[in-house]
Order: sequence, then C-alpha cells, then structure tokens
Amino acid sequence: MSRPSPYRAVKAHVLARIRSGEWPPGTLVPREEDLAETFGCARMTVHRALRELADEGVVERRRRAGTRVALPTTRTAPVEIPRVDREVEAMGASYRYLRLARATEPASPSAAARLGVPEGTEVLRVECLHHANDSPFQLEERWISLDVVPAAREESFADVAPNVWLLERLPWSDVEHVIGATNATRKVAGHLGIEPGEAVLEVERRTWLERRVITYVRFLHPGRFYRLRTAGRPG
Amino acid sequence: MSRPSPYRAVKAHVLARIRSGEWPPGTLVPREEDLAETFGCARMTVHRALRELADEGVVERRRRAGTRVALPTTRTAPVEIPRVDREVEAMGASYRYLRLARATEPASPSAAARLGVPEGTEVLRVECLHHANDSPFQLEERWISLDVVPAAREESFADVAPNVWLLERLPWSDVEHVIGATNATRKVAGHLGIEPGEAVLEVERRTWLERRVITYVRFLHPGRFYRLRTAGRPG
DNA sequence: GAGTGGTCTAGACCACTTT
DNA sequence: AAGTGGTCTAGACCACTCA
Repeated sequence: MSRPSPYRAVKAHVLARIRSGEWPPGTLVPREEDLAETFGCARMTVHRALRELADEGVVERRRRAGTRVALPTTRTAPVEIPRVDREVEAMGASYRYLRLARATEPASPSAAARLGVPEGTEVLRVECLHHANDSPFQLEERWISLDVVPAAREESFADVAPNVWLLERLPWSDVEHVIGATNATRKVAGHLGIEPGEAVLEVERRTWLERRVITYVRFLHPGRFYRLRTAGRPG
Repeated sequence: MSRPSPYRAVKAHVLARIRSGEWPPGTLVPREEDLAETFGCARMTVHRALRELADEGVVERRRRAGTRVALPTTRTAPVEIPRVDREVEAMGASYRYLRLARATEPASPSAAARLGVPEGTEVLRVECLHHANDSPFQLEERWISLDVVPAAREESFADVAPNVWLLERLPWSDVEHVIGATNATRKVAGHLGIEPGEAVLEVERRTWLERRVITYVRFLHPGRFYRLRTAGRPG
C-alpha cells in the first residue's frame, strides 16, 4: 500500500464502516466539521471525500439534514460497451473489417423515426461485418444523417469502419443504448456463420450532436460467443 | 437558467469548445492558472472543473504534460441494470413475485466455481419468477453462499425476493455483470410463456463482500419484450 | 531543473432545508 | 432562526514527468 492522502483516508474510513455493517443504510454520517476534527484536516478535505462518495451513490447528502448512508437498492452498476476492434485486439485476435453494402437512400419510416428526420430524407446506409481471427464477430447495420455529416457522402467506407471514421471527425454530446436478444434470421445467420434461429445479442445505439442524431446503428453478435462484461464497485 | 457557479462555468466553457469541434481530440487545454485568470477565479476552482471532466473521461490530464481533450473512442457509456420490481412498477404495471424452488444442496462444480467455494460445499439455491401484470417478466436462478450469509438458511423466500432480502441485510463491495443472449430451453420457455428456442436475454451477476462472493444469480428475460436501456453523455 | 497537475489549508460567505 | 452542506479564496507545498 502507498500512503493515502487525507481525503482518501476519509473516504476509506467511511467506506470501511459501511462495508463492515457498522453503519447500515440510513445511518447518519458525522458532520464535515466533526470528521475534519477527527482526522485533523480542513473541512474542504472532508468535503471532497464525502462529495465523491455522494457522486458514487454511496451516501446521500442534504443541507441541514446531513449525510446518510444510502440504501444499496438505489445503486446500479455501470456496464461498459466497448469498441469492437479494440475488444478483438485485446483478446489477442486479429481484427478484420468488411463492408457489405453502402447506399444513399430515402429514409424508411423506422429509419427516419430513429434519426429524427422527415420520412424520405436522403440518408446513408452502411452494412458491414467485423471479424475476429477471420470468424464473424459483429454484424453492423448503420444509418448516417447526411444533414449532420455531409462529408459522409464522399466516403466509400470500403476500408474504414464507419465508427472509426465518424469518431475521428465528429464530437458527440449524447448517446443511447438499447440491449436485447433476438433470433437470427436466415440472412443474419448467413453473415454470422450460425444457424437461423440461434439467439443473437442486439445492441442499438443512437448518437447525438446537440439535439441532432448523427447516426443510428444496430449491432448483432452471435449469442453463443459474445458477452458484454463489466465489473463495478459501490465506491 | 440559473446562474452557474464558477466551476460549472469553466466546465461548460471547456465542454462547449469540445462539442463545437473547436477543440478536437488531442487539443491542449489551457493551463489551470491561465483559465483561472481568464475566469477571474482561484486555481482550485478551475482544478475542480477539470478534475471532474477528467473523471468523466472528457479530458486526460498528466502532470507536466498538461490537459488534453480525450479521444472520444476511449469513452464508454454506462448502462444501468435496474432492479426488476422497481422497473415493473415504473412501467405502471403491477409486480408479483413467485418462488419456484428453494433447496440447500452441495455446490455443483459450476456453482462452486462461481461462488468461489470448494466443490460440494453446502449452498442455497433459489429459483423464482417475477411477473409484470401477471405475465412472466424475469426468471431467476440464484445461489447464495451460506458461509457468507448464514441467516439465509432460516429464510424461506416464499414471500420476499432474494435480492430484496439480501440488500436489506448486507452491504456489498463489488459486482460483476455478464450480458448475453441464449435460446430458451423447454423448461425456460415454459416458465416465461414463450416458445422453446426463442431468444432470451441472459444477465449473470456476481456480488462480493470483501473478496467473498455473496451470491451468484442468473436472470433470463423474454427477448421479444425486454430491453436494457440507457442514455449517457460524454460529460 | 522546470513546469504541470494534485492536494491541502484556514478561513469566508452563500444556499438550502428543517425547526 | 439555525444548522448543514456547497462553493470559493489566495495562498502553499508536493509529486510527477518531461526535457
């Protein structure tokens, strides 16, 4: 262990009491001023420790009412949705990208709804496949709003994956994910090298730049092989 | 809008530059001291703003090297895994819990591995079903380590869901989730009221208390109806 | 060695909520 | 009205990392 800085010491102290069960949910944590005196440090130092614990959902703070240990039921764990190419490489496998289709076309009702544009607006649709060690790992179907990203009209996406291309050019302000499970259609099964009807993990993502949808994308993964993983702590 | 506090103003200023594209990834953000002068505030105030942006993954900071706009590719979005009963109620549906089975039994090899106990150790297995408006919403199979939670031996779980019971009694220090898709077996399909072979969303969760696994649980949701959802921002 | 961020202090005043 | 957290200041010194 290294010497913990004072604010870390305060955090650790409070967390240890909570985890040991000594301070069950609802317990009133000592006032900042008292903790500062206990630890022989400034109130700002204690404040930072408690503020971070509050940000992490470990405690709840209200002026006048003080700081209380939060009910663990209100806490949720973050799940990370990784970028496929990096994930493949992290597994020590070789990554390969293959474009299946690219077309500018009038937005279908569902695509228009998801991109937030009028039906029939010209949008770019790209379909591609990501491989790990030459076996299909992710099937991607993507719509890009040409209003927001006009430069995409000139890009073939034959060699560069759309997510890489987009991320290098555009910042984003909001993102939404929807995760579900579905049965592989014959077409999907053919691309992923599985049997029709096999379960596939479906991740849909919409990305915004200041209220306008940049892109809507649907990823399909073979359910037998692919998992989303995460680890988290309450604090 | 209300008057933002100075540190929020600094955060907003930096975020706006990044989102507008004026500061693309890799751009060097002004030094704390310079920003403090620009905003006419103390360096600590700027520091807090930049520290929060760094915690959120928007910028990367290194001593001597300064603060740089992070590559958006390194950012990930959090997904919240909600508690089922609350989720059902949030949809305006009525929630119902049904215990299917409860038994203390020697840990099978796979259960032992997941709980981190020797094979054959006595563990508690609970199987139950969660309903929304009387239709099955989630099938749950759970193993509880009796070494860590001896009190569970006396609880029937006939009326109280294990997660609620556990959360009211025990704090936790770590959690891991694995999300995948699988095909419903005949038994699973029967419980969930779907056809065998239909895609189901599978969420596995392990919860630790200081290096010891409290419980391992596997949730199965009908893929046709259930989705995990999230929304996030880069900062 | 020099320049950046990381942390801390010992105050101060403000904002909010409960009494 | 009083008590709590929320924020800020104007310094200070330390830790790390690059040149």
